[in-house]
Amino acid sequence: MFLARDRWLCNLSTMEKPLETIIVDSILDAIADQRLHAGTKLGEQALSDLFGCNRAHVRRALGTLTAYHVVDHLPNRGAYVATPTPQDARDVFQARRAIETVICRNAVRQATSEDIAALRVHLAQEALARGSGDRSAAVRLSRGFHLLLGRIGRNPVLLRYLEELTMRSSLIIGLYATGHGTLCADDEHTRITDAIEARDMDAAQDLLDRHLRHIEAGIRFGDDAPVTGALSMALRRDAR
Amino acid sequence: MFLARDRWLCNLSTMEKPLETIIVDSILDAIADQRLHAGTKLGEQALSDLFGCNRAHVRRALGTLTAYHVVDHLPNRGAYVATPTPQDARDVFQARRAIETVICRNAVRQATSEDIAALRVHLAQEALARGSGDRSAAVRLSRGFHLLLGRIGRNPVLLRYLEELTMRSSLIIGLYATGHGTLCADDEHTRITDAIEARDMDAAQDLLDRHLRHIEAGIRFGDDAPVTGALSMALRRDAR
DNA sequence: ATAACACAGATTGTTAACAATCAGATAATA
DNA sequence: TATTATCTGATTGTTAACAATCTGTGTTAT
Repeated sequence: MFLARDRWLCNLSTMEKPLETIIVDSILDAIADQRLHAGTKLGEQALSDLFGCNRAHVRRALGTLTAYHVVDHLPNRGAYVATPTPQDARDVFQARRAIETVICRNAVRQATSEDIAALRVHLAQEALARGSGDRSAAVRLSRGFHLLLGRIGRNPVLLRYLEELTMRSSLIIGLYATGHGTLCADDEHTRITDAIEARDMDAAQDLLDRHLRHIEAGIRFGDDAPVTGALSMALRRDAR
Repeated sequence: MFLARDRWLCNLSTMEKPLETIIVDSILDAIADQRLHAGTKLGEQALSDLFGCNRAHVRRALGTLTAYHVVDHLPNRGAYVATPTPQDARDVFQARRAIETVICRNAVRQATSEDIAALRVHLAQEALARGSGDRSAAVRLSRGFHLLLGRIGRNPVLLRYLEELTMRSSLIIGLYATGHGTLCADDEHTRITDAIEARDMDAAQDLLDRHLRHIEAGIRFGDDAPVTGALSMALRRDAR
């Protein structure tokens, strides 16, 4: 029993992640960095070879990614990076507003000085990335800000939903972003942080709500037709 | 291609559910009906025998239930019906308020007359169950009301979260409910329906928020210590 | 020439056997 | 008697082989 505990601690110290987690996180990161774009096939054999592991592990990883609605699983035809429709995008952003406003209020209530400091550090990183014009880093760090806020809110249930929603948002932004409008969010993050530090709950909530609406407005979906998804599917095929 | 489409429609008509879904729904129903109580072990072999299927299917079903946070999966030790802590309960109900208030506003905006009629039918069923004193039916129908509202809201993202949260709520109520306070919610459902029919968005949202707070208040968690979980675990062992 | 058909390669889904791990019982020792 | 060590049965985790399905290509008939 003590032996088992020692081994567990040892595992923690050496950071031996379960294999499935590594696969999931790798794919998630690739999607967030927009190196994996919507519609690309995620073959089981290809992934097994890539990660040097059994196909069963890949299969489970794809299962959890499907549960996250980040990949679509077509029976007997394989797993593909999901291509959210404009309606999906609207639903996701409405859910984000519902969840993140509450997270924000929690954050105002519970943020410690260390939390504020962490936010400031993150803001500095964001400014750096924006200065160097690294788009994928900017997207990833932007997501990171919201996740950091979620952790400060200290509601694991809401945090888990936020993780999923921000992931899907990265996909959506990669599909539909107009180019500007998603990168100029830096000072909004700063103002939200200021409001949290000032313990102004209503201001923080309002700023976050506007921030999310702003991101959503920077996305071009005029109608409900998921033409883009079908097109990207076709392109993927033609490009072989 | 047309052949495949025909077969797909055929599958829809004959309602051939995938095996995994059957297992998941069965366990979920059993938990909602409180026939499976928190802490009971869900052995793979036992479930395979019960459903007359392969262990791999059971394994996947348990995987999705774990993703729902309805069962806890201990590596090399099996799957158990989750025992939510009081803090879990608070987090779940805060998430419900965040999500269901938005769902409610959507429902007020988009409810058709058929939707209202469906709500009325459901209310009648609830009244019937309350009259006959069938507790498990009451809990299930209460959940059904909220899910119906979620469907009327027409945001699949929020609906999916609601499904998970109401499921966890059933578990929580089964663990911590005081006996009364959870069953007297019938007229609150009626008043919410009235507000929706009257297209009074603010009133509906307010009534739903109070309703959820009322349910939460009917739960006895004084402190953060998850004694109940540990105790039920011990009881499970002693009872063999 | 076009459309339906059939075949081949590849990919996914399923199954059962094997390996590793854990809980409980028994025995040994202080 | 209480504690520790070991052993056994049972349960979970992993792997590879087998079966079913799909996509793309080539053929044939109209």
